[in-house]
Amino acid sequence: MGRKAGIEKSDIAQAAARIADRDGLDAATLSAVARELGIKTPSLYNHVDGLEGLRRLLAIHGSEIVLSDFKAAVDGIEGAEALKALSEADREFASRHPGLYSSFLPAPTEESDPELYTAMAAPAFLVAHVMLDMGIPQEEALHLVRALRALLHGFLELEANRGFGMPIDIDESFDRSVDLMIEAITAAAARHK
Amino acid sequence: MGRKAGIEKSDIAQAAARIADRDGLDAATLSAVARELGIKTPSLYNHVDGLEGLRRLLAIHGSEIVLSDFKAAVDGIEGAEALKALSEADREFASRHPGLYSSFLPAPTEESDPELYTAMAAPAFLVAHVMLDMGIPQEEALHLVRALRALLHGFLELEANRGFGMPIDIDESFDRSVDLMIEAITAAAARHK
DNA sequence: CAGTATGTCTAAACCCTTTAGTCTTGTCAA
DNA sequence: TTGACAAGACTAAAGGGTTTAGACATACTG
Repeated sequence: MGRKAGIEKSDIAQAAARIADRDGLDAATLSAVARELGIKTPSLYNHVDGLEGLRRLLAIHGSEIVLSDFKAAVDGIEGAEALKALSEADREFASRHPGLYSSFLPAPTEESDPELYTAMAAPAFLVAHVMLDMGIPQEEALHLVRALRALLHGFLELEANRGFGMPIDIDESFDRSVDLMIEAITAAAARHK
Repeated sequence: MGRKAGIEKSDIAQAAARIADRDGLDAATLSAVARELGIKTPSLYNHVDGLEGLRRLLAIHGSEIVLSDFKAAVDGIEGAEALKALSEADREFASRHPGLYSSFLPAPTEESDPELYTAMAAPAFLVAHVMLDMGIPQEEALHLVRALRALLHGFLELEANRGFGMPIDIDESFDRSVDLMIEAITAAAARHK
């Protein structure tokens, strides 16, 4: 056999994403991806640095989608409305791409993997930007970005993993939780007007 | 060889917890646990239903610790103060037992595994109880429990996985995020006085 | 004291990851 | 045109984890 299959890195990312979103991140093994692509497992090592490299590829792929979703979500709006749109876009992404969403943790540090770090930080920067535009001072904005991210991440992960036992409407819980956080952020902005 | 080792389920839970908290949940394999206990891997199947059973054991073990930590945290206090104490106890647990903390997801449903479900729901019920005692009507309390749980879970998981890139004080972010949420909960309580 | 249940073990299959080395094929320069 | 090289596939094989099956020793129980 020669080099006929012609696999590209993007083919690998897409196949892995398909598997991860369908069967869970753990199902996106090197052998499953190779099977999906019609090649043998060791051949993947010509494109990707082992299992860890595959996870990295997934995280980058996912971050790109999130960033473009976020950009579309805030297009033309700002302030509290933009934050709500970002929150909903985040939930939409997590629900459409559960496998990619799980690939975001553990996160790299800026030193351990600058490329991946940058790709993953971009959506967070976008959120921070909205808050800065609301007039919130930088340091406070960073704390508030963390609060919002934590709320969103926790909610989405609990939702995805059946962490919420009670039989009441989850959509409403999400709306209320997010609104509550956004109101607090709006109040912080007003305090600095 | 006969039956001399005399392994108990609690020995397995403790060994697995030690490994998971030290080297991560994924390191708590059947073979690592068997090694730690001085027996062979297949012998574990006499006590535990495979890898999944081991995870289940960890989650129950962790839930029991969380519940007792939570009970100690709220002892003698109530209202906003109790919520703050619970939040700090949660963070303390996650930092002391990162492996056990990760074992909580994915969560079972009440039908799929009633025993584990009950064990894991107990700490959440305790939080709900504090809110009900504050005078918040049941349905709203359930939404607010979700909001607080989401915030805490998201924060702790992001913190544990280096998800927060920015170089500002994480303790302060935690305090602010939690206070912000508790203020909203207090306001909801006041609305129903 | 005999029989049974318990709990350990060994053996073996299966799957996934990873390394090493082979071989085919496309490309590019002489 | 052709020969060398690089890319990218492959096979072979090792190593580790999970899991089942079956053997065997030890402790209880009547």
